[in-house]
This record gives sequence, structure tokens and C-alpha cells, in this order.
Amino acid sequence: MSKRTLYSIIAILILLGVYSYEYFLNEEEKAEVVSEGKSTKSDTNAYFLPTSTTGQIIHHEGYSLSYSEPHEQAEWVAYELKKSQLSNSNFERPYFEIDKAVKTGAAHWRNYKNSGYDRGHLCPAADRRYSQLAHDETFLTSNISPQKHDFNAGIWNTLEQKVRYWASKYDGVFVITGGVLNGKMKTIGDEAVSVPNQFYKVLIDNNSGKPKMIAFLMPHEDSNKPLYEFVVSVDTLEKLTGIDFFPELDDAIENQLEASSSYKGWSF
DNA sequence: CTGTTGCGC
DNA sequence: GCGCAACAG
Repeated sequence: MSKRTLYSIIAILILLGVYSYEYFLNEEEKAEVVSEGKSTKSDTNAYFLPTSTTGQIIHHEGYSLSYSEPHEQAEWVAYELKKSQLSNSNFERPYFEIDKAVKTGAAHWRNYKNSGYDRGHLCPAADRRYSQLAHDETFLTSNISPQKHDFNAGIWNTLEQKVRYWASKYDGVFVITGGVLNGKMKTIGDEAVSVPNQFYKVLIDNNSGKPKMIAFLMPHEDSNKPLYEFVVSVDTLEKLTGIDFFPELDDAIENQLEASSSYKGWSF
């Protein structure tokens, strides 16, 4: 091997090293931007963003949300729960933090202190256990709504567990959830965080060929009724909230699926 | 799993 | 305010 050839090889190796290093840095920067909620999630077949009635959509690494400043909480939180993301890792509960990506200023956790209400996760911590970052991110106050403890630890928890069951059974589901920010509501704390009178959840499974949907609307109180008694059509929720849940979906399919309050195809 | 409260620093 | 332990449905 000539000296010249040797130098060429060394030069190529150095260039590769520098390139890899820069690529690595870019990846880091991207992750940083996402966690600050500044980037835009690309529209994939698996990612459905509802419309925002507030004009403030924020993207985090593990979920997106639309923040309602008057009510100091999200009007919806949306995320895909893949089967591969289901995890048993048990992270320690971090402290709640103000979501700095909310330009109008997200609520402080102090509003909930001694209020008698739980800091209820909208995107459950248990749905984001595939990484420490994703898990800890669910403890931003933009992902929290005041919930009665009996409700949160009761039927709402049961529903969240059912979502994980479906994510496993159907190889992933897309989830949209929030409180109904309508009508007369009690408020808590100095910042007057609204206490929703109802909570909803909308699911779409687009992994089995033809998409299927199911929606739940629950009064803000615990119940012993079976989950399927709370199934409503997506149309009902859209009328109630003013949110268009699947604007990207083909209109014909959207109309048909959203009108249905049948839970056929969803195994309880 | 879903959470809160109390205590020491 | 943070870290940790104890407790409740």
C-alpha cells in the first residue's frame, strides 16, 4: 500500500468521524427542540391532530396538546400509544412543572394544592413509560386537569387501563383526551383553573386496514357502570366541544365513523 | 395503577 | 423547594 493510499484512507475515516459527530449533534438538537414544544409533528398515517379552538397547539416529544388559557388547561391532549411503547419500567414520580412552551403561561401546580382535587393526567404517565423523558414530560401542568380523586382513581383509571389493553390487542391506538371546557364550572387556585364537569376520550385504530373509532363521555364522578355505557359518537363530542377530531381523514370515512356510537370491533 | 400528605433540610 | 417515607382507593 502506498503512502498516498494510506493518507487517503485516513482522511476518509476522519471525515466520516466528523460527519457522524455532526449528525449526532443534529439529532440532539432536534430532540431538544421537540421537548421544548417548538417543532411540528409531521402528518403520518398514525398521527391525527384535532383542530384547536384556542389557536395554541404545542408538540412535545410524547404528546401534543391544545392549551386553553381561559381554563388554564389543555382542551385536548393527543398521542399515539404503540404496542411497542407499552413498558413495565417504573420511573419515580417527578415534580410537576410549568410547561414553558405555553406562551400564555401554563398554570402553576400550586393551584391544585389543598384544592381537594387531584392533578389528573390527561396523557397518563403509564402510557409514556418507554423513556424517562417521555414519562417525565407527562408531569407538565399543561397535561393536568383537576379531577376528583374517586373519579381519577376509579372509572377514569379503568378506562385508561382499557386503552392500554386495546393498544396491546390492536397493535397501537391513537388517543385524544380532555375535559369538556364548557358551561358553568367551578375553579380552583389563584389562577382559576376550571374544573370540568365531564371528561372525554376518543380512540382511533388505524392499524388494522380499515380505521375504527370509539369515543367516551363521562360525568366527573366515579361510577360502577361498565365502560361501554359511556360510549358516544364522535359527532356528539364535536358538537359539545367545538373540536373537529379527525380533519385529515377522508370525508366519507370520517362522516360514517364519527356518526356511529357503536362499539362493535372494540373488545371489552 | 391512580394519587396526597407530612417532615427534615 | 427538594427528597423521602407513609398512606389510601
